[in-house]
Amino acid sequence: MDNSDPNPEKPLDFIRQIIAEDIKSGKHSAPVTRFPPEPNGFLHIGHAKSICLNFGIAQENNARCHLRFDDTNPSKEESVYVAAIKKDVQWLGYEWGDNLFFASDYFDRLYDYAVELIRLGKAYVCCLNAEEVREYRGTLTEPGKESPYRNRSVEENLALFQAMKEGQFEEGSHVLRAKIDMASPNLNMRDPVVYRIMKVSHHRTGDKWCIYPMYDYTHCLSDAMEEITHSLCTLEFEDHRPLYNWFLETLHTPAHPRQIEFARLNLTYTVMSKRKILQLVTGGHVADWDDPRMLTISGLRRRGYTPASIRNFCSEIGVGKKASWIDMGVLENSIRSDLNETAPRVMGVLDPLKVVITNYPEENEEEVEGKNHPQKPEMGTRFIPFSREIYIERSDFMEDPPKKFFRLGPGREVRLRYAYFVTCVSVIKDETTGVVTEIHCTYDPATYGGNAPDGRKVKGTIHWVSAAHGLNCQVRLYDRLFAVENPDADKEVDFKEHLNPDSLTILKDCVVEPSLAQAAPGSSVQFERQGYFCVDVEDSEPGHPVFNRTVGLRDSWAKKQR
RNA sequence: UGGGGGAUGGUCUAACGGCAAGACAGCGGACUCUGACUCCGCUUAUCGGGGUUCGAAUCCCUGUCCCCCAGCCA
Repeated sequence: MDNSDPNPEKPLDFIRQIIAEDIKSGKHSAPVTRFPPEPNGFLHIGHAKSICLNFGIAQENNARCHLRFDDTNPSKEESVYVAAIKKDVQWLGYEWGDNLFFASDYFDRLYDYAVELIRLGKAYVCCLNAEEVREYRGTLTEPGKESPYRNRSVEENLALFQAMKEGQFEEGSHVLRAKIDMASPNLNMRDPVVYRIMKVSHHRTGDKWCIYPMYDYTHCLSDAMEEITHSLCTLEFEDHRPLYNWFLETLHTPAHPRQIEFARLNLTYTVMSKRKILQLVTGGHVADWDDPRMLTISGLRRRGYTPASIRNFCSEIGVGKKASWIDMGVLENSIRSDLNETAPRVMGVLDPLKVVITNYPEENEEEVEGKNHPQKPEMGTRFIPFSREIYIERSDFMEDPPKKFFRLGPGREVRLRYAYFVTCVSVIKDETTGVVTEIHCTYDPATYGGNAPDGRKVKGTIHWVSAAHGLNCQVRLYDRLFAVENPDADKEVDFKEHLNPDSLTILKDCVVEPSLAQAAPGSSVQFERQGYFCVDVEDSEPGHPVFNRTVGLRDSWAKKQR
């Protein structure tokens, strides 16, 4: 991929400033970052922000960024997620090279460090159960109480910890805790749990272990072992930083990475927590993790978003410390501007209305030449079949149009894009329902190609597809998954209550230019005057593409109508 | 109510003691064989109160509001 900063003029965010200072001062010769997902679900747009930050910093500095799976809780983690996450990071355009790690790779060393902690008198095996631990922890305003097991001897702790490891105890009966300060105003420092017993198979270590280290303990040590310089995480870990530092200082690790926190991404009209996304999948509210309505990386990919558009979006929104809400429109804008540059233009009719050109010879057919991109002649042209019967968009005809309607209506003349001027001469309706079923037009043969030799102008140009040559296909229109800006806002109402019932519209009778029969799965086109669509990778068959609408074109006419 | 953070137009980000800037959205216009794109113009902001200073979004004091934390999740 293109390694250059997409926005060289953009001022440095506060994290990049810190890194630049650390390089300038000689503290580090180069930054080393890491992206540390837990393999318990698919990556989403919020992760993309972190990926672009961590891998972006590495790229800009010709340095490395590690991909590290934070797999310390086997009850939630699966290999299938590891594979999906790797695919998504790569698809976004980033490479970790040799720097692929798993926290589970460190289980032995982590165990040794825990033994060290015990020897230092800084950790103890606690026999309080989970509920008791909670009670002893105190509250936000009251200090906690020390565990009765807090002052066991080093020898006893060593023996007990080994017995934990050997599986001699039941889940929940014992934990290893750091001995810090039960009166600390920071709850994370009130003797946090370091190891817990879990008799669960791990997706990589199998049944080797029945005790697993906690995040706070694992993360800082993993960072240190990998010699990460800047450990970037989201704001909710600010309170954990003292603990992060405590472990590193207490254990005298060879490196002491600096944790820096930034604001996580919030987007309107969606939910961002993995827990909730999982509910949408398991509850059948969406087809799967890669449902095009989902803001997972895989969903965005299937929807037709490009890696560049996501990277640009992440660059656009910046990195700061204030909890912010980005409007969904910003994301949509980023894919529109990318596809505007690259997507070939074609004509496709989503809601067909038949037009018979009565003065066009029945046996005739011909081809007209269309540009694949109006501003990029290098993208070439194509020939589009034209004949006596065509389809136009139903919304491009009105029997009784308002003043500013530039499209087809009785007696009105419009241009069929790249073809001819046509004038509506009559309207055929279903006698019982009154619905327009067909319209009859005449064409002006002199306007072949779309220009009138007499210089007369038409206000409207509409798209069309020859009825005899068009390719029938399915098109799926996607709208926002939620009907409200913040589905999480109301604590009393489940977020799923706010699902948008019209988030998916399947159109089965669409007809598109025959050239699209060969469109490659995953490729994007612009249906002129409609929007950007991609060929679905799952449901398309050779010769029978299925299109997903990535995003509509801006539509100032529709806006005016409201 | 303890601790940790944060407050700049509708939204996001910049300005690091010296003309409050950019993007998105919105509004108006130009152009147009896409009511697209592009271009031009416009509206809208430093949380409040004090202080330091020739000069404050920036430094100090004070108040207010918002977010996070009481998993053997990450």
